[in-house]
Amino acid sequence: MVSQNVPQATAERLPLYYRTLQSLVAVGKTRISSSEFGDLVQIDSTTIRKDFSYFGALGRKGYGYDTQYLMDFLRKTLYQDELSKVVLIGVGHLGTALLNHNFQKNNNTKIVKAYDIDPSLIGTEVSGTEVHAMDTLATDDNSDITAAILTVPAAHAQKAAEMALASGIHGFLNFSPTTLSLPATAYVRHVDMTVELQALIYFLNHSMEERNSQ
Amino acid sequence: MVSQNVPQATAERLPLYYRTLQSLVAVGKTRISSSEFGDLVQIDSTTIRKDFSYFGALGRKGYGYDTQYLMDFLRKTLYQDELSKVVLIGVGHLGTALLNHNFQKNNNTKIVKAYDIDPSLIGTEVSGTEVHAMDTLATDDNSDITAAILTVPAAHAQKAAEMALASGIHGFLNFSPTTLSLPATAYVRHVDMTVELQALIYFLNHSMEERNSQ
DNA sequence: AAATGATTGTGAAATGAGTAACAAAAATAA
DNA sequence: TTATTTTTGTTACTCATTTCACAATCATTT
Repeated sequence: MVSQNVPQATAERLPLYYRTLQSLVAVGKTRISSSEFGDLVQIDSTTIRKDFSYFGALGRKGYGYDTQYLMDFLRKTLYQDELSKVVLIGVGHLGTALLNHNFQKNNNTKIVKAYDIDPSLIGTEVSGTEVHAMDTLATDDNSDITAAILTVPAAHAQKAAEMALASGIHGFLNFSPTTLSLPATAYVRHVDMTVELQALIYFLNHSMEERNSQ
Repeated sequence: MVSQNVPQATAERLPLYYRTLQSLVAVGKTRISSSEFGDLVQIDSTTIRKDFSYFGALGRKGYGYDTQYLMDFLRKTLYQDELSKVVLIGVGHLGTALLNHNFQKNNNTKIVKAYDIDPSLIGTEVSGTEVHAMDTLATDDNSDITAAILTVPAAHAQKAAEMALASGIHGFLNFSPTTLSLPATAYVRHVDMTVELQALIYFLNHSMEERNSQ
């Protein structure tokens, strides 16, 4: 097995690589060099070669990388070809947007159900996803669920996360502007759009010269 | 003037500090030590002291930090006490969610108008924000606008960004799963929820031991 | 088949970020 | 007032990440 000495920074770039390769394959591009790929994703070509090198020799010298092969390899690495099931908690505007966005298109990831407290939503389908009652969350068996997407108001985020954890979910993608405090068995990623916007404005105000995001 | 030798990593944490301080002030807490603050935001206290130290001596030894003073200082640093005007491009589900979320509550940031192509939306208000026709974007004078939030489908993101740039906007918060290629005068931050979720799942699959996100 | 050019993979160097340790200073207690 | 405790600001260190530089290798051209 590969893994485990792959740096965090590299691991975080893999999804971007994967998504970009999908586009390349889709438009019929069969090979690409690290520098061309780097221009595309706006990451230095050396960084790209080094990232790939953690998984062995994926390219061919003097040729570049086979897009299809590399894409397949990354898919296996990222998802081990299994479908990852995800639940969404909080079918508000943001939650609905995510249900529509619908992850399963490109990835091996699917939102299999949603939870909400609103009685008028419970039992209905939103973008093809069934909405369950929040009450049932803590007692449901969600041990086959990889992660929960939290799109509830800040005030309810902590409680919702605890209920999800009780149901057997250990991964969280938290969109609420709150810090969750959960036991070490949980793994949380925080996406705060307010923070993102503020950071953007800070960089603009302090006119970071040639700095490139992401 | 301060700035310019503030590390990127520090700058990215400032909005989080600011938001947390707002909560503290709101509940009447007048002073806080770096370690208590660190527990709150889940960042090492040394990192916090070091972050603040880039802006001079903001605390008092043996006492800690004055929450109100620190909050005011950060507000000035982040926004220089000016209201930052922002536009939103693409009033779909995600765009609507952001309009509702409404940034102006806590920050000196306001979405002043939105753009969309849908004739049934143009001229209406969504969550109190007027929707303008996409056609008018490129020719509008938006030189007083700090940033554009891009929530259009991937296929339209590049064109929309170019039009916004033409109207005088230089900062972009891009929610579309596409890499924008814009001149160096533009500054782009990319928020890709697909990537975030994929990264989360990767870390879960490769069970990163005690790692903490954010 | 040989020569040329392209491009990878990688060790070494440089940069950047996070952590530990502690002196200096202020607050608080005696 | 004096002693003790708290807590900052900062220097030095460690660890992680990025960039550089280039040999090795393969593709392509002649």
